[in-house]
Amino acid sequence: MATLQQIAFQAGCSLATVSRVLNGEGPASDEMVRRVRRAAAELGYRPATSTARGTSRSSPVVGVLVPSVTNPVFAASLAGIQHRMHAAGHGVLIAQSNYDPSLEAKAVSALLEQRPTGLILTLCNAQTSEVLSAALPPTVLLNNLPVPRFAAAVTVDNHRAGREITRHVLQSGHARILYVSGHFASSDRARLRYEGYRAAMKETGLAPLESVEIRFVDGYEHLELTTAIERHRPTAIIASNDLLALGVISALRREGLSVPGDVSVAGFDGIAIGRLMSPSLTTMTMPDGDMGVAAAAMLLDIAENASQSRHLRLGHRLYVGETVQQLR
Amino acid sequence: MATLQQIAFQAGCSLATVSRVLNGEGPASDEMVRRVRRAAAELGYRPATSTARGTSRSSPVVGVLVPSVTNPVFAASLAGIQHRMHAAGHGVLIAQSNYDPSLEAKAVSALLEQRPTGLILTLCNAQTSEVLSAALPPTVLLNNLPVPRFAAAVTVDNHRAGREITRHVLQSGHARILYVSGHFASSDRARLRYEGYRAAMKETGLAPLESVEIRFVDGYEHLELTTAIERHRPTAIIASNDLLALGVISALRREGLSVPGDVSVAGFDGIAIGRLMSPSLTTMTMPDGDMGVAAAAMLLDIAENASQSRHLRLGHRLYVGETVQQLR
DNA sequence: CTGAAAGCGCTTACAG
DNA sequence: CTGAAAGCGCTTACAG
Repeated sequence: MATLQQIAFQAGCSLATVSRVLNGEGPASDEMVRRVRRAAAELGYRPATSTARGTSRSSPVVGVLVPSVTNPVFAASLAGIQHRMHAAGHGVLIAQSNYDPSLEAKAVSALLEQRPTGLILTLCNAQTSEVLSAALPPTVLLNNLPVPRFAAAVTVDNHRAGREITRHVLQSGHARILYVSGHFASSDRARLRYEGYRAAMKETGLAPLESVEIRFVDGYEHLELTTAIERHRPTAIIASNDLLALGVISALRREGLSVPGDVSVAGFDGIAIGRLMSPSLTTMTMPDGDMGVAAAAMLLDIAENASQSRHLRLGHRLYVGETVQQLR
Repeated sequence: MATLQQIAFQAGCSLATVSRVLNGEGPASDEMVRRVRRAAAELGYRPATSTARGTSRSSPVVGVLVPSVTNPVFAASLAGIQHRMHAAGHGVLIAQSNYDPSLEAKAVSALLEQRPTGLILTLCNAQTSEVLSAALPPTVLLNNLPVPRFAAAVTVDNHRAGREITRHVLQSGHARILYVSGHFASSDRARLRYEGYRAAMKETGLAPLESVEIRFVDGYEHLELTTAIERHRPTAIIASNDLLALGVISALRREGLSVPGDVSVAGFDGIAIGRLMSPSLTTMTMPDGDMGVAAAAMLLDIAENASQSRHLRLGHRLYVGETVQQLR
């Protein structure tokens, strides 16, 4: 890596002059400017961050870990974080875990190398996360329940959301309700929603079915439901998120089943496309963008004002679309 | 901001000891470790990046600007960039322009404050972009055609894609084809695709219609098409992207029109949901993820090997779905 | 307009 | 185990 000293040598001047030219400060002859710029370019100079007098340290960044930016849910949160952090003059650094706990730990290490002011993390599983316990900067969990190591969190009540949407489906007259889910190991949200489903089934005196876990492979395009459908003959399916619900609907159609004529489908998240499509998707809408904003605000508050860590829970809301049919 | 010196004072030891404790290097008594950690926590210490001996400078980052992370197209590119850059040991810093040229300039400035090794930019308009011309690090345009200031670019041939999908719709027997678009000012992709539409119409001896520009306001959920439909009575609509196409389909249904029974619809991008929905969306599929990977690889090549800037054009592909009806 | 030099916050041999 | 001191790459008064 080239240093100011080397450029100075190449340009035949002093280190101080190089510094001034490159920062566009202080006076410099046109001739000098040309020679210095040229030498810097030739040597491929990239400045190292200086700690010298007066220099305000390079502006602060926060690190954000999400499972996948291509999931609209996390994209929406990310947009919220971005928005709030920019307003506060912070940059936003992102990393993805791809729903893989070991990638997750690596991604956080990479984030840490940038010495962020703080972190906002959506972990596969906050309890068991391998994210190294060494000195972490202030951290807020997003979408994970708080744990002793990470006491600050912004969440929704996924258990209750699961209970409520199951109740909605039950009240529409369904009884054979199947829960189709992403892998629990990589999403405690999916697991909590499933627990909510179980609770609602039990309180109605019905035996909850085992969940069908679907591996996320680059999307849910070729989801296979034949076995599960033949075995359980569900009249309704609750998917652990909207993207998966779309995959389920598509798979049902490939089986020759209509939605909601033959099978009803409901999801979670409230992605925009669910409302645009026809029939529109019944879902539990989550305030993804607001959660991002809230997590960012909380992180700033903790980092700048040394506030206490706390757990903020935002509200969800049922969106009644057209994919759940009223039976009887 | 607390310094090592201040912590040393508070902990009653030397600066050297504090450094060793905080970095977990060298020996230190348990007692010392406790006192130093405590002092560091109390003062809210955050390390400044050091340039001292041996210390490798904090690992490199690149800056990425996209119009919006919530658009699946850019999310896919971003995932590709992320993937490639992580493999190269680079962090990825993101910013959004929200399709606003003046926000764009600010977002790039913010990115620059982090002293990135390079930039990958998707600009509203590369020709007129207000991104300050001051010393930029190596830069690759993504989705914008190269211009003198930015000679490196990864694109698809949007003009040709526009021509080809229009030809496809024409060959299905349509003649009154309307082009519905996002704002041209914020997307030269939309404009180029429209030019392609015009070319295809003209080569068939038809008069192209004026495009209907739709403002992007937090999604395309309440898109208004009544006037345009009454005026032009199109049998087919080409939307400048898939997200917009979904909005168009939804708007047509609100008008009581069926797709593709009454009006055919086609889009651009090939988002996953287009293939999941029913009827599935006819579209020009763009290699968004690959474009991100390619842009990242090109940037690394330019930054590390001082390679020449160049223009890489990846291929698109027609996806024949069910939203374009064969007439006659 | 230019350079010698002090100083920034940090790390790390080298003594003790 | 701990500290005094040299040095990292950089910036910026201060002289000339």
